[in-house]
Amino acid sequence: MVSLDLKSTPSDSDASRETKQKILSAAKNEFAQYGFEGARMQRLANRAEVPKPNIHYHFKTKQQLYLAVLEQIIASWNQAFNHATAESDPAEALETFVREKLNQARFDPAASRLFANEMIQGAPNLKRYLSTDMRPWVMDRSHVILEWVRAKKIRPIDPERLIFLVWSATQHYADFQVQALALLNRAEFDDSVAQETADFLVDFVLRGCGLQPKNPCG
Amino acid sequence: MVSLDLKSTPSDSDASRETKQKILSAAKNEFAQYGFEGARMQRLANRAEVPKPNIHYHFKTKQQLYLAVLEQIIASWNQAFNHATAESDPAEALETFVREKLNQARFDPAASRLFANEMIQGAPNLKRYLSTDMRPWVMDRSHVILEWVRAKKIRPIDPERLIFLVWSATQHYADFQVQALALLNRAEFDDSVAQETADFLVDFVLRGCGLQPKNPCG
DNA sequence: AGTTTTACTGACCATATGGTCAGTAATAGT
DNA sequence: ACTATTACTGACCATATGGTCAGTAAAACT
Repeated sequence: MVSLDLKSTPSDSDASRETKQKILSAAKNEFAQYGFEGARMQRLANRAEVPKPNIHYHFKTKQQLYLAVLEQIIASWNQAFNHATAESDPAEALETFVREKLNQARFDPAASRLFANEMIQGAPNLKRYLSTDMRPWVMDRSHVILEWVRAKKIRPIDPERLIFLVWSATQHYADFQVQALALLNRAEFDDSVAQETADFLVDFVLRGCGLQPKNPCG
Repeated sequence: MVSLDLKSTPSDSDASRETKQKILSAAKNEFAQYGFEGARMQRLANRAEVPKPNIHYHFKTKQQLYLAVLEQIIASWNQAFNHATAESDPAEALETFVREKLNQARFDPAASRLFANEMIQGAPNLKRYLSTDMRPWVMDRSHVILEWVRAKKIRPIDPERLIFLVWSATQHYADFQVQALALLNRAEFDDSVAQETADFLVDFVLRGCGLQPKNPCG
């Protein structure tokens, strides 16, 4: 197995990094389900299948572990939503964004839920991130949308609210998966549910932006 | 002759009921912010400004208190969203629903957040409610929307997904108030933010349903 | 090989937690 | 006024909690 040296702390061995990752993954799920205060180190250790002190060997405190998880989530999101440019076709770009975001919600709901928990508590650990990282990202995306408006590619629309709407509608499927499935009367978030959801949202968003959906179908 | 009996337990005095309500209100906020496991009885007691044992006098356990809070929230929601009928004007009815829901999110965000927390944990206490109370409500609302479709008042649309979209988009403003304000670059959820949000959402939803918004204002 | 550093662990600790209990204050009933 | 019931509370308890520590196992280095 080749080591790619993705880590900032090069002192870790492969084995150590594996354990660390197991802990981070278990932590993501534990924190996502119970929030920071509700999370239990012992339960987390059980999930990770390591003795509790081993966690404290790799991460000094609960708080530090929590921050490490948050950091990892944000890093992965930062890469995922930066495709569209002012030259892109709005319909296509919006569709990509909706489907991408929905996939995130579907395949990593824990990340989304952890984020939600942090927000509900007033973002005590993310306040800085919201203004230093996320806000610029939103401004950048907003700029693209505004260019579309200026070029008359879409109707005049508040870009930040559009982003926020798509964000909320997609994220909701991760955070409220139980509710979604109960109300849609489905057993699980499988391919068909995912695709119907994506199609519906894409269609709805495009219409909201005054664009004709590709498949009028009716 | 029987006098009005609004209470389920008639044995409570006025003073007792007042204390009970103070506790319930504090509990709603505590549970909303920290979730069931993260909530602390002592912190909750401080919020309610009563000694901790007094809580246990009125509510036997943390779990029972939590359920009492949930019950109260659901009861208040059950009354709030049942206005529209098949004969209503869709545009008007949808607008009312969006604005009503947004007001709930704005003036009682704790209720919304508590609900979100419960969902994120997999709705351990609400699974029954989701199928016994909420599902029928959704079906009833869906029926109204389907009648609109049949009468060609709105374009063909999946009613459950429409409900879910409005639900998520509005609820998000309660659950993610910090994020919303950070991204919109506003200091607080005041009248102007609320109205702009409502206007945007109403407009967007109506377009999504293929209806012309009242104020094109372009 | 031996030695040093890193990775891990069972046993333990101080404190915080949900909850109890014996007793007091307040109200209601007579 | 006396009694009974309800409302409340300071002190306390068993247990769970985040975290430590002394020691062991396993690599890494020489």
